[in-house]
Amino acid sequence: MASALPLVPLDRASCATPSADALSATDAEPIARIFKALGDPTRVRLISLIAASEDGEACICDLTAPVGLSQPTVSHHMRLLGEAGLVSREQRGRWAYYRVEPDALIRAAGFLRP
Amino acid sequence: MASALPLVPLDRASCATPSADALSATDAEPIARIFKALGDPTRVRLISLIAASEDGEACICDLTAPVGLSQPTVSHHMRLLGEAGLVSREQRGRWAYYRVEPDALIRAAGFLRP
DNA sequence: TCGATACATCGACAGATGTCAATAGATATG
DNA sequence: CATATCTATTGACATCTGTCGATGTATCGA
Repeated sequence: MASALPLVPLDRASCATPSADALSATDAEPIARIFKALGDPTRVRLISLIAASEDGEACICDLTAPVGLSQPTVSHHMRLLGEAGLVSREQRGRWAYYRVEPDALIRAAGFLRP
Repeated sequence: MASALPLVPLDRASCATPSADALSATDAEPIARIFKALGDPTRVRLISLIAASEDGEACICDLTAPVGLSQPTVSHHMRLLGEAGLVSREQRGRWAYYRVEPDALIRAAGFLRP
């Protein structure tokens, strides 16, 4: 299938070519992109902050102080998270509200166990 | 607890300080380090190749051809995966056999759902 | 012992990444 | 309209990262 990291080798009878069930370069790239977005401490904290916030959403101005970084930097990180599909963005008035996309996290977790 | 990305806000009665359950910078770093190791297509493929191999282990020479990279580069990636705790290394004769550490992957998945 | 094999390390290099200050765009408020 | 506020974009910079060739180290076989 090669849709997930095959933690447990799939049951195959007398496979000729080894690594037949391993991920192709094409399949590995979107998976790596998601983990790459999660591969920065600041972004991990941002996701955590949003998920732990009162209504499950947060605007940039709520996030800058907790992570101790400039507003452009936080905005930059949120864009990366958005491009990875890990958060969604909704503009309401002057504020941009970000929410965690639970499905994306669950999907990412699915790559780690068969 | 702040031991996982709090996908679902923890049940807390009238929390004064917002983001009390969010991850601290110290807690976020080791988590990000694991995802960072998974954030490269080549490393995703290497893990996949090892897990899909016959005996659940592979040496460097088994991996260079499938990923199409030089031996030093593959060795470099394997070191990063090892430092992240995602694979283990065992020297047997001239060969270095790498195995996926399932617990590490499961633990990583645990960070993604509460 | 000598050569071959498997792997790691080193040095180098282009490109990506995280960060900020400055600026621009959009929206609410007076 | 004018001003303040919130966010995104731009440009710049130091650092990190992925990659390779060359070299070093250890082990096996003849």
